[in-house]
Amino acid sequence: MTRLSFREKTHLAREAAIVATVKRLLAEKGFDLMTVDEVAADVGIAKASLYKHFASKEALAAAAMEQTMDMALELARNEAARPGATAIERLRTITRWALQTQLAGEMPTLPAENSSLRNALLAHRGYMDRLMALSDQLGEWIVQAQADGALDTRLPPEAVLYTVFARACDPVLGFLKAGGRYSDDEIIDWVMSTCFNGLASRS
Amino acid sequence: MTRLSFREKTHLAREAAIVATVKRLLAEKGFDLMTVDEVAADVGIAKASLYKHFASKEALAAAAMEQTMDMALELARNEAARPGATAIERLRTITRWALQTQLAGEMPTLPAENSSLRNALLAHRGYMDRLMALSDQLGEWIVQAQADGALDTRLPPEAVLYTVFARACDPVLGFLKAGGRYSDDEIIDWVMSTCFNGLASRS
DNA sequence: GTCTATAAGAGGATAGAC
DNA sequence: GTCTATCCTCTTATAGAC
Repeated sequence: MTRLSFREKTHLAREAAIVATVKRLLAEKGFDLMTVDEVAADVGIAKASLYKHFASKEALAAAAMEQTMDMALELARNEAARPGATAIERLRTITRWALQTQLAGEMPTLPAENSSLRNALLAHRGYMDRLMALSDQLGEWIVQAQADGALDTRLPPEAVLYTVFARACDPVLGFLKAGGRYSDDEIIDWVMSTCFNGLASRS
Repeated sequence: MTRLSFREKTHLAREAAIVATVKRLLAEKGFDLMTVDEVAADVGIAKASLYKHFASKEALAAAAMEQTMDMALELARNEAARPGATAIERLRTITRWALQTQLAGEMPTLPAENSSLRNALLAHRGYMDRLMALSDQLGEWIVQAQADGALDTRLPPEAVLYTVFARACDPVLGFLKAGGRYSDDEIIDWVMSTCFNGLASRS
């Protein structure tokens, strides 16, 4: 552990504050509707100062996405090390975490195809590397869960992987929360159920 | 049927061409990334002329969404009139149509919470009325399908409704299509399966 | 109703002093 | 590294001639 000077510590603290704000704003309004002015105002610094830390709006978003990926990767490593858990249980744990994070307003954004952020992120090595690493880990569990007979073997692993990723930005959570009649736990249980068990009854 | 003058017919034809372009562009890039210049250029008229037909970019998008809603409503009416079909079969038919439409690049847009289009549409009576009508019809089928024991009765009908709507803008379709290894029919079958049967195997 | 030209404003990014 | 002030581009929308 390198010792940091006071200057370095405040620098890192400021960057952490910026990233935290960006994550929240991305979750709230998405990349296109989030403005750099807004980020600067929220953090409480001038816009020009913001640009000393991050080269562009895209870099700002990429930092937020990288941090979220790091959280997912850490959770995945913990799951992988947890003894006695089955592959589908590990998949369910990660999925539930993603739903909780989104419902808490801390899941940066939608990886939708037509998102301008998506194109920006494709150029960011740090984000892409993390995405690949997470995909590899989830892919392993998916194949294992299919071998265990726990996941539908007629689905290509790719389809399962994309479905899990897509649930992290599923608008259903927001719709149900907007109604205001249900608790977060209920909402998450229902979406987990539709994801893994489907809408149709299991008789 | 009122007879239309030549002038009126060309007027309507032009508006139809505009709406068709808007639907395609909304599907391609979303509301924020679609520009009015682009729409005008694609239709082949000047932007000022476009504004003689539609008062704003929001009105443009609303017209596209209304037309899509009309298509869904017509399909729903046909389904309701189809004898011998069960409620869950009707739900599956509508869902499959939505997936096909999205995969064909003709599903205007994402009703995501943080979409700026969403806020714009809330003010458009024509769109909201159609949305309500469609929701009512689907809601009836959902309640019936639960009574039939075909849909999971532990899910509130609302959750099922939102899930069906959300599938119409599910990024999974685009992800799988981008891979290029699967046919549209395969992709739709898999997403239909994950939607109604879930990821877990049914033993 | 169609066009050209332009207003009006938002928002990303930077210059230059401190 | 932080600030104020400004630049510049893109985009929505409109003015005004025909």
